Amino acid sequence: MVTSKRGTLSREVICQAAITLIEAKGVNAFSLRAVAKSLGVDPAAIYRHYADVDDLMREVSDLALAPTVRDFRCTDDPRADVRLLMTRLRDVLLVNGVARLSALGPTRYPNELFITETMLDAALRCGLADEQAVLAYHVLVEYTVGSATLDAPLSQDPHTRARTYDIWRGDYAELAAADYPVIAQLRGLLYPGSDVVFEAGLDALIAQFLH
Amino acid sequence: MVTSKRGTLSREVICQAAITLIEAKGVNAFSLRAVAKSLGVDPAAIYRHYADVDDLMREVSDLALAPTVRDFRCTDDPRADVRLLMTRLRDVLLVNGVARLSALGPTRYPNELFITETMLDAALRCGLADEQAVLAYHVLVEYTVGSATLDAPLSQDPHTRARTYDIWRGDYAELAAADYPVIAQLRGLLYPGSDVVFEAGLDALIAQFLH
DNA sequence: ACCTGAACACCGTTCAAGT
DNA sequence: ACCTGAACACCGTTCAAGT
Repeated sequence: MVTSKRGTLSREVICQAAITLIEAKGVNAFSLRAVAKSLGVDPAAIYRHYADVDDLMREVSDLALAPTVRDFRCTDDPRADVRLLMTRLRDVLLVNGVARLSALGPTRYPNELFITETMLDAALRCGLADEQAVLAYHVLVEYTVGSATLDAPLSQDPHTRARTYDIWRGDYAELAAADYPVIAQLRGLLYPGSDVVFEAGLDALIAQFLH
Repeated sequence: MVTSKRGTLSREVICQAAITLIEAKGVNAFSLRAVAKSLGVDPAAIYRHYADVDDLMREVSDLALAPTVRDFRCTDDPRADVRLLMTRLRDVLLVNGVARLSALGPTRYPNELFITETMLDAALRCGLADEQAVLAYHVLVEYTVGSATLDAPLSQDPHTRARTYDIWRGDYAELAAADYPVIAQLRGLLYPGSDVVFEAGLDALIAQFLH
């Protein structure tokens, strides 16, 4: 006989099940029904704790940022702090494709708030005026999250990823050089790798915004 | 009696129906079944012309770029060319939220190829070496498309959009200033508007990469 | 060759019913 | 108060059947 399941559910239990599911099967395995199933619970039960699936996703996406935030300590070099924090943020968004969940706007949960506070503080420590600090913060986060969102669908496995770039580079070989002369000239150099591209842009933005 | 529908379908007809659907009801109304329905055709019929829904989306997303490409002419100022092209690309991705379709990797359709060719050419005209031209191209496109992807879910209506920022700014008012002192200090300045943020980052990247 | 129709395995969400 | 079960309106995709 099955005992009652009243009280077995909570936001914390649901979120943890979602994180476990994503870590095991990737972000595409995430759905409200899949989370309920992994808990052995009816899908409708989730609605006692979250308004809808977006509401759940927002909290899960913040929890997924924990590895970025845990153990992060500022140094006396604010530019290095920004660089490390944005690099780590990108990394964690790429793991299991979590970036897909972060396209819902700000969550206002603790890990996001820590990043915001740290970024704004670092910008001020660089000597920026308030308006400039805010602008630098927005641009850097937009660049980092946006870049991760585009890269997340790619395989995390380095070998598979390199093959993807090979294929994309190869696509250009089929074009008529007369139609696209510059692509034809440069196609061997395209897709140097998304890490290289991301860091080039990040360093450029830091150089430009943080003096 | 219904006449046979053999031959009524083609990639062009299907894509045009998809574009019309998206322009009428927004990108969230797009689905393979919705496109089929708007054509008065069985969903399975689409599979004679496209491998799957992603295959269809890739071609639709390139067609949606047409307004950016049509009538675009390079000038003798390559930096201005890059700035205008990226600004227009962002605009067209934000219209009807088309950016959501562009997160599937490169399409290799004509409008995308035009943008790639134009960007690489402009980078070379700035006097960049081949490797640097490729890097500048990747960073600028990643920033522009990434930024649009994050902004696309926001309402296009300026008033609704401003209200959204008001709400997001207001969220910070509920935080304890002791926990987040810098946010508390700067919260009135946050969310200056995504156009302002985007252009600040774009100009920074142009300044840094295109000398 | 091209389209239809039915079927399958999924979604998010609502609402009346149980305990 | 909390969870279940059934239902609704969607998805993408496959496959046998019609013409």
